[in-house]
Amino acid sequence: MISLYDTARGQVAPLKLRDPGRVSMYVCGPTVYGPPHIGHGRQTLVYDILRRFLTWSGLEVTFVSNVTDIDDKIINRAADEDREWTEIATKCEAIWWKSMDSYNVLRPDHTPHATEYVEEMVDLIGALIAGGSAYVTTDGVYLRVSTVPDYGLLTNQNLDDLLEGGGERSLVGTEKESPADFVLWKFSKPGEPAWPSPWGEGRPGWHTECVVMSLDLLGEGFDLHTGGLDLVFPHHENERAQAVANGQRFARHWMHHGFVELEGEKMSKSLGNVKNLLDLAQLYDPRAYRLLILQSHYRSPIEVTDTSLNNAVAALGRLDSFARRAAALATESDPTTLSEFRSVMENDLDTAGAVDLMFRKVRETNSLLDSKDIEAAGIAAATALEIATVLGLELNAEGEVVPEEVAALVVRRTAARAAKDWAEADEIRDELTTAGWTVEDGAQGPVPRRL
RNA sequence: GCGCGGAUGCCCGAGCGGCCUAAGGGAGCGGCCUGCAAAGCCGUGAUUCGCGGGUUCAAAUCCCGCUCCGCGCUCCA
Repeated sequence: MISLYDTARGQVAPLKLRDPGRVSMYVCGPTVYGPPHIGHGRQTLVYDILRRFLTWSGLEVTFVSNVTDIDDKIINRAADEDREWTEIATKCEAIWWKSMDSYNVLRPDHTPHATEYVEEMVDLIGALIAGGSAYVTTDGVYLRVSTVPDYGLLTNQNLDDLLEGGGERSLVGTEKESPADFVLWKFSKPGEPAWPSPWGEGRPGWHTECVVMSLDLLGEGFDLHTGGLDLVFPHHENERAQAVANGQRFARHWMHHGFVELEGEKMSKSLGNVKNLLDLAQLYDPRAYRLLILQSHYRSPIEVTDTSLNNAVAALGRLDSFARRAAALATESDPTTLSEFRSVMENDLDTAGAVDLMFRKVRETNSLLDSKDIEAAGIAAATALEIATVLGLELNAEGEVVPEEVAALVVRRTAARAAKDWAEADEIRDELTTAGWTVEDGAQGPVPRRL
């Protein structure tokens, strides 16, 4: 079984499943008020890789990722642009999924929306009030954090430490009993979206939706709750607080991934301020970002720069040309390497180690091919290909679509070469270069490739 | 202030007590192949892992101190 760093315990621990053979995981999804940024990209890629791996290793995975479609940020943007908040949410969500598709991120099994769960949230809030863990003020309903005995578990701090913090706490909710208490239900101001509740019309606070939805779709004591490091506090802590206050068993295991850094000058200059995933996919092969993420550990910070992306693009070129050579060799994978791959991945999702293994098999294939050991090459190739697939890297074994002019030039060059007219052949190659193409003279004849 | 995590070759980035005279990718250099290239292959590159102590037969890996850096304690993947 895989071991992962558990934020609650502060150490790497085996993932103990509630139901053997089945994994239930919840990934905090996007608030749909703008285009997805590269941080969202890392998030979805990391958990996509985990999910693919778990599935490959024989587990039945239920993957839930929510969409926060009602939130202050959505309301604010709608107001700024004089549009309907629902329009913002709907459009941004469509863009989100489109972007996910371009990065080859598998769709979740369930994508609950906050607006679909308002009634259930109201029920939970009611129960919390009844149990003495929540109270009503003039602007909303708050959770009384002091009723949660181990509040601060995920940050490894107690309530007093948290209260002494240097952060600026929001002034909203000055009627709160304690600065640490957080809002479960916000009463709406005129013109704002509103749902009915026993305490007054309003909308749910952000931390409530994930508790209700995860518990509803995955049940109490589900296996894995994930998200970015920035969600540890307050979001995840507050989700947990509600479940605990309500006497419910929450996630058994907490997994958080590190940040993407792009503050460096490198980024802003050479990437032209690329911050969102849409732009990144325009400028680079989207697989490059996946490879980049794969090559570092999910908990380490990664700096996304023009250089690192270009490195990945070059590595991808190597993988694609491998895939082309390997296309005709399909055989069976080598079980030894595969089990090595498995144990590497089970070690706190060591994707870098997995990529390592994959590249070694790539080199092995090429090497065996050079020495004409086709059978062994086939096994090595199949192994590398299988690893790539599990990691969600789709290699391109197809040749490119060659425009007629380019094809014609290649034909002319082949003729010149046959006549040993090297000057002519090289001149044609220069013409190809100008047209953005190159030609590789392989054993099976010339292969045109885009530069 | 409290808490969490970093510092590894030209760049990115693994490793977490002996298999490390430190993976893998990118870039460079030398060679093979090629008419010349490209692709591919082979070789080459840190005697050293932020600094200073310590533990150990053995440390990049553990402990103590220090210096820088990132992050959280407020909305955020």
